[in-house]
Amino acid sequence: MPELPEVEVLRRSLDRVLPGRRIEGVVVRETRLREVVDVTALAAATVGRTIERLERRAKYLLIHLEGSSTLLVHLGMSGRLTVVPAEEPLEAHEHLAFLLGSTHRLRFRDPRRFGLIASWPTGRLASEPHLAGLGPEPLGADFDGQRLARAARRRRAAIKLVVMDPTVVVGVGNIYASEALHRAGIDPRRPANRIAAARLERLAEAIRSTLEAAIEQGGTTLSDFADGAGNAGYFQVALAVYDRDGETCPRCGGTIRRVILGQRSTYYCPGCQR
DNA sequence: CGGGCGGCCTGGAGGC
DNA sequence: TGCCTCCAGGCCGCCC
Repeated sequence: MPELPEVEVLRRSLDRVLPGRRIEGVVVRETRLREVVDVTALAAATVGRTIERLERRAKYLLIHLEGSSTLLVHLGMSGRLTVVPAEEPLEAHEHLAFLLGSTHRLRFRDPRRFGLIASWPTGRLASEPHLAGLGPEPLGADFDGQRLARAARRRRAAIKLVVMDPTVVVGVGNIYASEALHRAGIDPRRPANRIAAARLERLAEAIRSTLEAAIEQGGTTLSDFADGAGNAGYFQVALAVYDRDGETCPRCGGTIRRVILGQRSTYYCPGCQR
């Protein structure tokens, strides 16, 4: 489900309701997520603490708590994090919930269990195993065409795989990689080291503008993405190529094709992507 | 180090 | 109606 725009939309929605709330308890019904949840450590880091603010790093949601403790949440492919009334019945695959006072709970639901829940001292997040080694934020100041060009120069893999490599730039998953390459007019299969600097400049800009547009539209809901209040996104109607095999390219009128790169479906228009 | 691949899970869609 | 296969937005670890 979630790439950078969806996690950012989730962050913004939860940031309107969570700060100031106190975590009164944590209920864990299934510990086997992407990693086994350390219930003791999680409870020690969260219970009795007030939520201060929410941050996003790559596709990780960082919930900062008072007392220098941070909760890390990753949605994997099918994760959902929502605030629901306390009396709301348990959902299937609701593996974990944080009790917010006596009136609400923060529900984590994840059928495929590729998600992740962990905690880490706030001051030492730079050394948190999942966050250390991540590349620049695509919407931040330290990502641009030059940075992308430096990474592309020593890679002969397809440009789409390079753009999806989180050590190069974070947050770009399978949907937005296809969309950004279409926006930039670059064939996703093209070896990264055979693309001119000016075109990589254009690609960096396309990544940025695609992600920003998606955030503005509330993210992409293909099947199940929702923000913290359960609202779906709208960017799916603006997707130019993703999941549109055989349809007409909105820019040149060509026919969109689907190919496999790195075992992932990849969509592009042979008419206007070279 | 780069690059290719399999695996982790469940559910939904489509074919027969 | 079932049963089967394929596919899915992420990420990691293994191998060469």
